[in-house]
Amino acid sequence: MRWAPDARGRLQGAALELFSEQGYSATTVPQITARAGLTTRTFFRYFADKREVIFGGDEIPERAAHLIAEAPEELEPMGVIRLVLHRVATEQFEGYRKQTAAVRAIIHANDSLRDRDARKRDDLVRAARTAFIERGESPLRATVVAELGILVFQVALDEWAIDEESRSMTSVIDAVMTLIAGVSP
Amino acid sequence: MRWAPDARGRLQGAALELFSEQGYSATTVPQITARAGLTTRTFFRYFADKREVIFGGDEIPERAAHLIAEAPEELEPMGVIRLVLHRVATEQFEGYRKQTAAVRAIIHANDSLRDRDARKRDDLVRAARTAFIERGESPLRATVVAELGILVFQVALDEWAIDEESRSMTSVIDAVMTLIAGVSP
DNA sequence: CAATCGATGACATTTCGTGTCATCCTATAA
DNA sequence: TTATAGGATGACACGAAATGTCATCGATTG
Repeated sequence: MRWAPDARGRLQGAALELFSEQGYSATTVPQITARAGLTTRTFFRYFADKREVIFGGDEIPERAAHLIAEAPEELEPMGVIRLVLHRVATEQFEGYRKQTAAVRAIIHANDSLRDRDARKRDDLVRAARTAFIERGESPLRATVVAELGILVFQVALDEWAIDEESRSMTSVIDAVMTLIAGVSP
Repeated sequence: MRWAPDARGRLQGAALELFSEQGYSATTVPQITARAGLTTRTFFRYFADKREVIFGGDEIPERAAHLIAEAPEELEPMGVIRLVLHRVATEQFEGYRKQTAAVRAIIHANDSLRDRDARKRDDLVRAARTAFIERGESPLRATVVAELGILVFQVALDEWAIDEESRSMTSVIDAVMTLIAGVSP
């Protein structure tokens, strides 16, 4: 069966299955690769470690940075945030609420995955910060704006994922931004 | 040399020495325990894993939650945040800028430690969120306020740690809060 | 059909982290 | 002073994570 297509995708699929069947920590890499018809060594060629298999790639930080750079120059930072988050939500998440909720549940149930998830958030902050600096913001201001933007994204994502009424993610984003504006003064 | 005092402290000291001498990932647990005069097994009795040795304990989330609960009832959420952060800064950090900067540098230089550091931040958010819910805030509002508070703390901590002019951490906190108020509308 | 090159397998190894039981130290009381 | 209970440490084994190295397979190209 060598050379069957999409090794990476098969590994991700097998891993998600096993994680929801047995839990994350009870699942070993050899189990994953056995189900995918590959070897342990091959797993670590596609993913730096066992945690990475549950997170996508680095598309989101790249996409976010690109969208920040492309946003209209005259827009205020928080306007940029709103614009970018709406687009990311629409492109990457809207329509995948159930799957997103399932993955979020696996992550929240395991400390090791919470570690990694939290760093992914920080990676996103860094990418956004760099993009805002290139828009001419001062470093500290860029840090704050980037942190605020990813705060909105993260809170809205988890809120939307567990929401039974199926609000759109964009409306949840707006709700969170309104809340921030209300408490910040 | 069995029963020499402060095994935990000796392990932390030996670990920090070795991390700054050789880097974090090049340092093995047996090396740490050899320098501390203990065994590998004992290391893992004090610390859940190799990363934990560089982070304190859980005092800060507990202290923060306690301070939030004790804050005057009539205070607005962001007023509570300011009050609590000023006290934590004064009690736990002021006067230890160099040591803090050294530890932050080790953390920022290693992905595995960045993972853990990011989750520690999330633990702090959760503790603060619970405390705000007990003050009567709605869950979503509590989430946003807690996230904002820890955002201020984290940004101010890293900014203060690398600041050569030795501003007080409380003044950095105020500066960050002012910045947020300025961009959020 | 042969040569080439990337992807995978096979194997060995190091380190992390945990379970288990024996052994040592300290404290408390007789 | 001695006995003993209980917590802390050592000793040992082991599974799983992660990585290095080299062989081997298969598709592509000419």
